[in-house]
Amino acid sequence: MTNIEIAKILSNISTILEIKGESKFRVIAYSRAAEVIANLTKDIEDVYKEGGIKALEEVPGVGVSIAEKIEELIKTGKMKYYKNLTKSFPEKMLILTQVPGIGPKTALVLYKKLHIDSIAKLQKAATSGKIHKLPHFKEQAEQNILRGIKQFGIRTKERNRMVLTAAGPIADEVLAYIKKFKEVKKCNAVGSLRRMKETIGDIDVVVATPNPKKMIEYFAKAPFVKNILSKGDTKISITHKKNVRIDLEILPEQDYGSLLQHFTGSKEHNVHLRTWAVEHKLSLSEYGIEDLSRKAGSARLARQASGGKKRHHFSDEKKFYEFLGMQYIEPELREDRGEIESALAHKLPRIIGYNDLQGDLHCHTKTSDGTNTIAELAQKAISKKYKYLGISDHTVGLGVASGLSDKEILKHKAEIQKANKKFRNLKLLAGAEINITASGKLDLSLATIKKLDYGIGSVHSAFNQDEAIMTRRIIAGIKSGIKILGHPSGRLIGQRQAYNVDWTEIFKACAKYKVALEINSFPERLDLKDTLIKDALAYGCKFCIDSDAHALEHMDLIKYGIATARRGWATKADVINSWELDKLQKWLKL
DNA sequence: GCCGTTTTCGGCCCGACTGTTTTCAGTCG
Repeated sequence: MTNIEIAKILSNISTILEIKGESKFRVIAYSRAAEVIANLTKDIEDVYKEGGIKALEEVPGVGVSIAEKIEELIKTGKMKYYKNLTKSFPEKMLILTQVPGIGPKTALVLYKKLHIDSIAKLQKAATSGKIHKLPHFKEQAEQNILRGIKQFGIRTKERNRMVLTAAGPIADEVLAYIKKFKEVKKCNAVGSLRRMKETIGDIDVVVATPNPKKMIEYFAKAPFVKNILSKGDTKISITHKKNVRIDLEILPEQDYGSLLQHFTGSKEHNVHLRTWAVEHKLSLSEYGIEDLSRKAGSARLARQASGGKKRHHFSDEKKFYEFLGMQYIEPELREDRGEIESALAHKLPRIIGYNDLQGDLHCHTKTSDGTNTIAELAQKAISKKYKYLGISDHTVGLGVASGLSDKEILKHKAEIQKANKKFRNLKLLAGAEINITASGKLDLSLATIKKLDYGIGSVHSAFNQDEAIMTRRIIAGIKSGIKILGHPSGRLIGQRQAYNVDWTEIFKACAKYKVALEINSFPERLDLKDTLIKDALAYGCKFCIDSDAHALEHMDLIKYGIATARRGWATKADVINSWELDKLQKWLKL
């Protein structure tokens, strides 16, 4: 059973318990366990195989009870507890809670009173006016349900989230409009966009202005507004014409730091931070930090008693973290993956910066499937202030990309060397993107590779091999003379799953044979991904952040690769193309 | 149901907006 399948069941349990009105803490416990397991980079089955039920309990959010249930799932493929729950609340009806505006309580009423267990039935009931006849429902509620169904449809159709680069231009348009409002002091895109998450759901924006009400009215009239979802004194949510939800939150400038912090998230980061704060008699919110220590007893009692509360205001986000005794936490790290503990211990790594790369080692020219010449790529590299640029065209095995044979690659190398003489402040390196064939062989001879500056090895075929075979194949490639493993997981976000591989073995091999894992910057790839980068670091792996450019403008996508490296906690020392040329060349030498 | 440099028991993040009702529950981020 996969992590996703197990997480799905735990998440369903959480939803059913919530509908049943059980203790919300039990609800949260199942939902947290589901979240953690869905994001685990290791197979939970392997965790169990290696360490038994005790190892399951080591997983954060998993205790005795949930561990037993997971064990039962792994052993038998079934879970009695879940089966019993679905007797009274069938899996089918849970879809109702996915409609915006419908929560567990509403879903329960609709299911019990009107036997609604599908979107189609919901739509029918709402349009035929059955819902507003229920107690506590009126016409408005019915209209909201219909609107929710529409939104649900859009979300499902567009697979809910878009890649990072699709959200950027929309956010820019929104920010440009906001800046035209005279009384705006500061504004930022926040949320997952600021954290540079690989996919974006909603776009979140914050604004500092002394006049929130006017700002809200101004924003509600923006030309890109399709409809208004909610509108209050400090917040407004709209749907953009491109069917993206935009949330805007506004506070005075004196609170801008805590506002930024709050709205940047992630939710998990903020929940953990606030839980930690409560343990230390502090209460955090977008309005600042409140001191609860004046009253002994539980945090809640203290909160209730602190009528004349003492609130600290933060116009600067850094000061917010400093007040808590923490290092400043970069937005890319705020995913509750240990950053809070590290910040408290002042042991956060100094992650690589957006201007730290000295070159790009993966780009293609016209000679294979790129659109530009060596000279054009070189000029672009110079404009990006790079010190070196590696040209790495495809090898012969990739017929669709006009891959080059041994002989052609060497001819290409001569051309690269010739071009090199024209550029004083840029060193061109001759590489190749070599196929790791289904059997694990490279489709370029070792003798040829040795004549190049380096080789990138990539999987471009037979993606569906099973885990053992794929792992053996890639490790064979790693041992055969490559220095970089190209787009290591092969995933295409929203289009193609990653190959099945045993990452522990791959990371060990990369560290042992000194092969860097590529962080490919294409927005659909971002491969290796953030969580696996963090895992690989523990094995002492190095990385190479590349654009994989097939056209000049692709070279500018590199910032997304850097963002991914940052989200994976990589430092400059971990990234080979942030090094000086001579250090890099020494490292590339076979 | 989970979890622990204040706790193995007694806690568990914070606040805004909406609809329906007139003080609040439900939903959301």
